[in-house]
Amino acid sequence: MGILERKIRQKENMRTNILAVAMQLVKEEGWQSLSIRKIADAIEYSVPVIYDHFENKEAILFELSMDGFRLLDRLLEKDKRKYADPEERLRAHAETYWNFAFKNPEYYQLMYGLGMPCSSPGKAKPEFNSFREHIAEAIEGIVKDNKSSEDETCFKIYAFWSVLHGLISIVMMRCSDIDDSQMNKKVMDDSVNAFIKNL
Amino acid sequence: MGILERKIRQKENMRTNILAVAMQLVKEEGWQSLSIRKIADAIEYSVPVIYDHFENKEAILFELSMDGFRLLDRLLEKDKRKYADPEERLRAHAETYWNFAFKNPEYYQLMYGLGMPCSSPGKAKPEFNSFREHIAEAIEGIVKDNKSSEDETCFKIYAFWSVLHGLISIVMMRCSDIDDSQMNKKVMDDSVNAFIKNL
DNA sequence: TACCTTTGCTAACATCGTTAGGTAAATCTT
DNA sequence: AAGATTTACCTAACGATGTTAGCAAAGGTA
Repeated sequence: MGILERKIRQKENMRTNILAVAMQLVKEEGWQSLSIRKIADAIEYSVPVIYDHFENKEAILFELSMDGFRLLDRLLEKDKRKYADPEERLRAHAETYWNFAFKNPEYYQLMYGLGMPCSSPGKAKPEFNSFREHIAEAIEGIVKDNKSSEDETCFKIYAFWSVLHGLISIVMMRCSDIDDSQMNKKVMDDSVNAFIKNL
Repeated sequence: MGILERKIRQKENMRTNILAVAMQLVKEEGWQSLSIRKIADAIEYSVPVIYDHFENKEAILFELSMDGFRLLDRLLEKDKRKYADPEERLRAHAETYWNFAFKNPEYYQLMYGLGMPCSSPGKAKPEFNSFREHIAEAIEGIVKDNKSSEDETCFKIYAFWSVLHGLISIVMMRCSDIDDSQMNKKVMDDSVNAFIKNL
């Protein structure tokens, strides 16, 4: 009988609905004002129902951050299929990362704890922060003919990631006084160019 | 009569005491668990007294972040007096910035909104985020003989800041899998070297 | 002594995350 | 179909949060 299946389906529906509604609220009002009660209102159920599907609020944020990592990963995989040349691919990854951050600032903030009580850092990483692995692959592809040591290569990977993340953070948190997004992107392009030239 | 002076002095004392106690609590238990009531307990006054000295909690955090900026600024000024050569000075600034971040992670987190509801971003900047100006001076000193445009120089400044801030953020939020602090510092040194070579 | 300003407190409000405990409906068992 | 049981869901509370209204006492002024 399909009753059990229906129930499982309903339960899953509720779960994804909670996540969707939470994300919706976040996009409308920001992370700071997301509350369990608002989610409950939005899904038209009472508060405790949410705790049947998630252990606590942090678990919801965690799941949403995973969604963010998954989305980013999908985009990076697309780059990988599109660009065989490691240098082109690395440039594409940088562009993708940058665009992801500014098209989905809520995700980016949650994933890397920008301006909010961090939810994920130190937990979601190993399995889901695939950005490092993606750029690692590209960078290794570029330097494989050099005599660079393993350590040096590892350093380069973090250096590359750092420029991107640092610049995104500074811009996103309005620590920069450049408010022209074209300009900001040029800073990134410049840095990426300099970085690649120096590999 | 000195009564008024004494009162002003007492009022100021209370204010600085609140800030000191708040910072103390933060160092002991982290930003997340700082509350007005805990501050009130610690200064042995009732809660509303705090609101005689600060408009709200954010104002306290803001003031503390200013302390952070001031402390960092003092250290950078010391570099400036110590190193006349712009390249040496830039290296010193990088080292100072890095050390400041990891010796005072609470300040750094507050100043740049790492893993907490941001307090300052977009407000304290113009007057107090002097780091950009300090490295700007050093970088301009290095490139002044070149034919670099003003825009290019500006880009370099943000690029430099970005590597530092990005790497610090990644390490501080445990997004990196390098947990050897010597190693992390080497990544920074590498990046700084590459950056300077490319100026 | 009568008045007023300052100083500090108690007690409350609204909101938050979280949970205990109950009710009614849906399902399973016989 | 009727009774037993599990499930789905809700109301109401607990404790903690930031914040504020309103009062009492203390101290200076007239």
